[in-house]
Amino acid sequence: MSVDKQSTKQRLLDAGESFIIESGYGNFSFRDIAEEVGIKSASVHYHYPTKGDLVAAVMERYTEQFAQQLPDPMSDAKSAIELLEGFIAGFKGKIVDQHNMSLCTILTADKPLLPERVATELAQFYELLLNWLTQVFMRLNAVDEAEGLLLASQLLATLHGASILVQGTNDSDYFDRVLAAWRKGIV
Amino acid sequence: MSVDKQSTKQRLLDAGESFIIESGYGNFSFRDIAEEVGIKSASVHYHYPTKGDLVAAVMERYTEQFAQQLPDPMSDAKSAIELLEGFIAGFKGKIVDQHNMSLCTILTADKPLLPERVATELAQFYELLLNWLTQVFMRLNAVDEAEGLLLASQLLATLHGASILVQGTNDSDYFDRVLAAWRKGIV
DNA sequence: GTCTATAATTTGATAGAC
DNA sequence: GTCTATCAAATTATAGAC
Repeated sequence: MSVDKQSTKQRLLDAGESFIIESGYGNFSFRDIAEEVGIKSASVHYHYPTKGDLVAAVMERYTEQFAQQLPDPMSDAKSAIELLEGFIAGFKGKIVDQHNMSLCTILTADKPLLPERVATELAQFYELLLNWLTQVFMRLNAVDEAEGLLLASQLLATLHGASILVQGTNDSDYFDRVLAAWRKGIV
Repeated sequence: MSVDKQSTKQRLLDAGESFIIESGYGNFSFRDIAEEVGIKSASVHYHYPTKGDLVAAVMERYTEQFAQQLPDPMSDAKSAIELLEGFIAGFKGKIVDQHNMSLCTILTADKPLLPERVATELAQFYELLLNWLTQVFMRLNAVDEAEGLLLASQLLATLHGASILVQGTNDSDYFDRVLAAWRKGIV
């Protein structure tokens, strides 16, 4: 009934996610996190003993939230093309509107620094996205799974690559340019 | 006549480039660089007073070398399609064979940390690649510059995105999957 | 759960001898 | 050009009081 006050753990994960997106895995400290949340760094260690524990929890929550928010690819009221455009729009929101890169893009670039279990969670996140997109493409084009995976891989690469072009050139127009060219290929 | 011994500066740039690719901008130290080259960190500061100076020099050399190695897009003995496949093969060599991400992908992910002048050099590097690819696509498809830029943007995004999928999933097969789907669109 | 205090290490950078 | 020596600051992490 009452609006729950966010737990300290939730706020630590929020802060951690923001800092990773802005600075990568290796470029923020427990003090940065603590300051953002309004406690001391020793208290952060109480909730997440090591930095690896914190980032693993961030990635875990991110995957769960993403999975929950994806519609069923086969039985949704939306058409396959609407599902794809929804996925693309969600990505564009982060990249262009929020001027961010996605959490998984940043963590992938930092992969050699990641604790093993975070790298594993990252790979599982990509599998989740690719499975979902594969099913949507199978439905869209009535193709088999191998062909659906090709198309899924290309779209996911296109989106991640678009975010790199936007960030690297500092010109957000590249997002629509990249997707316009992609759309000509699939229509 | 004799083989020149590599200057200390050259070797510092080599080490810097390797460390950036492996660890990003913020996750290696002057001591790491010094150890790799076999001198002390104070001596690194003699050549490059600050870390920004070092990374700017790495990026500058990278852009120069890349520019020098690109064939003339219009008057080369190779066909447009051969030029594209050469470009793709060069990228694949880094990503798949050397199990690396490209220097510019990593620096783009770290962009909020970069000194202003490094971010500027990074943007110029992307412009260089996009200009070259645009000319090749104009030649390939006899399209105007705007259309050539669309195709150039898509290929560059596809390649960068493919490198992220390969690194993130730890499965290098994704490189060929992504490019197979891309080729179906342009042939 | 949060704090103060602190240990042990690493960082970017400088001064000055050779 | 390279070294030794050093600094001030920041880092991850822990111990123990409240």
